[in-house]
Amino acid sequence: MAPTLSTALDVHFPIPQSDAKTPIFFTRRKSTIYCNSSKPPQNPPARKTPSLSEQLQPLSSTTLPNKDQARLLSKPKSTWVNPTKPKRSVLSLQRQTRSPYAYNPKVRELKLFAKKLSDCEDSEDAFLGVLEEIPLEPTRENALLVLNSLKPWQKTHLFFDWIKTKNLFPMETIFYNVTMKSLRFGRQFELIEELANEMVSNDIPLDNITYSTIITCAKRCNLFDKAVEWFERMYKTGLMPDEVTYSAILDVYAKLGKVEEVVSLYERGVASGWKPDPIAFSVLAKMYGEAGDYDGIRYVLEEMKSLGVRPNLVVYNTLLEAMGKAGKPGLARSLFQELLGSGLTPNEKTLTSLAKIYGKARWAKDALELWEEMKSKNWPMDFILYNTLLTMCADIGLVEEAEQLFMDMKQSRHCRPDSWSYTAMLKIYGSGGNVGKAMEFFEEMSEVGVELNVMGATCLIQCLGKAGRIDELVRVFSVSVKQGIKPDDRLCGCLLSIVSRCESREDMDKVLACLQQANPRLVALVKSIADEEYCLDTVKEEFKGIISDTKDDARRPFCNCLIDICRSKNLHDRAHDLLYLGTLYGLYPGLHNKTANEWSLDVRSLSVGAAQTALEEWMVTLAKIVKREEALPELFSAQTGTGTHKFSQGLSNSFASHLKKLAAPFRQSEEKAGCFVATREDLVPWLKSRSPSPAVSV
DNA sequence: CTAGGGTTAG
Repeated sequence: MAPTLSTALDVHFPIPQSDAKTPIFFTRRKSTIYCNSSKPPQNPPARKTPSLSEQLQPLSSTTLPNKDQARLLSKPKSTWVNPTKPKRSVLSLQRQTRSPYAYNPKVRELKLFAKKLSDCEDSEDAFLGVLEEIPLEPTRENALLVLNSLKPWQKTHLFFDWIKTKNLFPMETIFYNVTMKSLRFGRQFELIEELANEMVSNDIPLDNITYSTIITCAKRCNLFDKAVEWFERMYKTGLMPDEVTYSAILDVYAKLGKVEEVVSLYERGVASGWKPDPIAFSVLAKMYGEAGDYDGIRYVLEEMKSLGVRPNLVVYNTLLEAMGKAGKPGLARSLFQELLGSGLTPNEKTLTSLAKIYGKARWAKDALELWEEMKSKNWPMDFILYNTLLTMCADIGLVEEAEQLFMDMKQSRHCRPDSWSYTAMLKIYGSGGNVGKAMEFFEEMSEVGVELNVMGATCLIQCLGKAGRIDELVRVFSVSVKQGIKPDDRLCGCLLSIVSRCESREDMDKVLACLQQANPRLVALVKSIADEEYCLDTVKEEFKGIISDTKDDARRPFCNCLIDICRSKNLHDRAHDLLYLGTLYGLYPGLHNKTANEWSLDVRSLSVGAAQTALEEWMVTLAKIVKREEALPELFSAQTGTGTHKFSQGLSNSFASHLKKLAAPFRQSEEKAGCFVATREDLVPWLKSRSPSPAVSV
C-alpha cells in the first residue's frame, strides 16, 4: 500500500503529534482529522493530476531550506521546537502587500481613452490606429492605468504587447499581473502560461498575485493538473504561498474531489499558525456539500467554532447548499435561523438554496413561511430565485402561490418568465390534473416565443395522457420534436406509462407511434411481450439491451410500465416474467426484507401492476414454504408508502383493493399509513386454502 | 473586471 498522505507529509513537514510530550506552545493540533476515507474515490483513477503526496515528494527535497533539513536530520525524534523560531511552515502568515497607487491626476482622460480602445473594432490595425491618438505620454503610471481599464482581454493583450515594444520603461511584475487578470476573464490559460514563462526568462519575479492568478485561471479552464503544477513550481522557487494562493489551491483539490489532500493541506496550514478565513471554510463546505458528506459539514462547523471564525453570508450560503445536498433539510432550517440570528440578511443565493431544499423535502409549511417572510421583509429577488421558488411550488403542489409568483415575474422589470418558469407551471398544472390550464400555458409559450423543453413536454404529455386526450398528446409530441426536442428516457417512460393505461387499441397505437419515433427498440419490446409467439429468451435479450442503454433513473419505471402493460392485457404470467427480469438486472433492490420476526415486501417504488405482481409472487413463494413446512416469522408486512406529493395517486388504495380481491388477510396498519400487515396465524391457513396451480391469476 | 482566493436552478 502506498504511504498515506499524512505520513508522507510528516516526513517533509513534521507536525507535532498531540501526545503528552507535546509542549503546549505548539500550534493547536486536533486529535482527529475528519476525512471520510470509506467513501469511494470521487474521480476515476485515470486522472493525470498526481496526488499531493506525490507532488510534495519532489517539492520538499528541493524547497526546504538546508538549515531546516539539517535540523530535522540532526534531531529526527525531537518534537520540541524553539517557539521563538517557528517550525517549518506551509504558508506565509503575512499576506502579500500591494503597492499603493499613486494618484494620477489624469485619471479621467486616461479612462476615457481606455474606453475608446475598448470599444474600437476588434482588429490589431484598428487598435493601433486609436493608439496613435494617445493623449498623454505612456509613462509607467499612465500605461498601468490604461492597462487596468481595458476590456475585453484581446485589447489588454494588444496594449500590453504595445507597451513592451515601445520599451519606455522596464516591465515589472504588476504589468504582467494586470494583464493576466484580464486574460483570465477570457479563460486564456495558454496565453497566461506564455506570459508566466516570459517572466521567468526575463527574470521578472513571479509573486503570490501572479501565482494565484495562474492557478485560478487554470482552475476555471478545468486544467487542474496545470494549477497543481504551478503551485508546485512556486514552492520550488522558494516562494511561500500566502493565504490567498493557499486557499486557491485548496479549492483546486476540492474541485478534484481530493478530500484527504484538502483536509491535510488545511490541517498543515492551521498547524503553521494560519487562522483560516471564511473563504477557506467556504471551500471546505462546498467540497463536503458536493460529496453529500454530512460529517464533513459538521467538521467545518466545529472547526470554525473552535477557531473562533464567524461565518459570513457566503459561508452560510455554501453550508446551506451543502446541507441540502447531504439531505438535511432540518439542519438547513436551523442554520438559516442562526444566520438570521447573527444579524445577517439573506441574499438571493441564500433563499435559492433554502427554496430548493424545502421543495425537494416537500416541506409545504416551511416553504410557505419562507415565502411570507421574503415578502414581508422585502428580501432580494432575482431571476434564478423566481424560478427556484416556482419549482419549489411545483414540487409541493402550491398552485395559487405559483400563479402569484408567475404574475409577479411577468410584471417585474428585470425578468421575463423563461422556459424554466413555464416548465414549472406546466408541472404544477400537469401533476394537478388541470389539463386546461396546462394547455393554456403551452399555447401562451408559443405566443410569447418561449421554447418548450423536454421536461415541459414530458409534463404536458403526461397530463394529457392521464386525461385520455390522446390526439392533443400526439400534437404536443410532434410540435416538440419539430422544435428540436430530443425525447429522453423520461419522456419515453412517460409515453410507455400512457401506453399501459390506454383503454382502446386505437389510442394505444397512436401513443406507440410517438414512442416509435423516440425509442423504436422499446416499441419492438412491447410487441414481443404482447406477441402470440411469446418467447421469454427473446424478451430477455431485448430487455437487457434496452435497460443497459437506459439512464439509471428511468430503468425501473420502464420495467414497471412493461409489467403494467402485461396486466392491462391480462397477460399475468408475462408480468411475472418481467418482474423476474427486473429483479435479475437489479432494478428492484430491497424489495424483500427479512428480520427474525417479520418479513416484509417494499413496493414503494413499484407501479400499481408491478406491486400487484410482486405481491402475488410473494404469496406463491410463501405458499411453497408452507408446503415444505419450513419456518416462517410471526409477522408479514407490505409497504406501499403514502406518497409524499400532494397529487400522488396513492399506490396504497389500489394495493388495498387488490388485497381485498385476493381475500388476503392483510390489514391496513393503524399506526403506520401505507403499511399492510398480516400475522402468521392468519396468513398460513389462507395460503393453504389457495389452490396451488393458478396461484398467480386472480 | 483600477494586480490575487469562496456561494444560486429539473
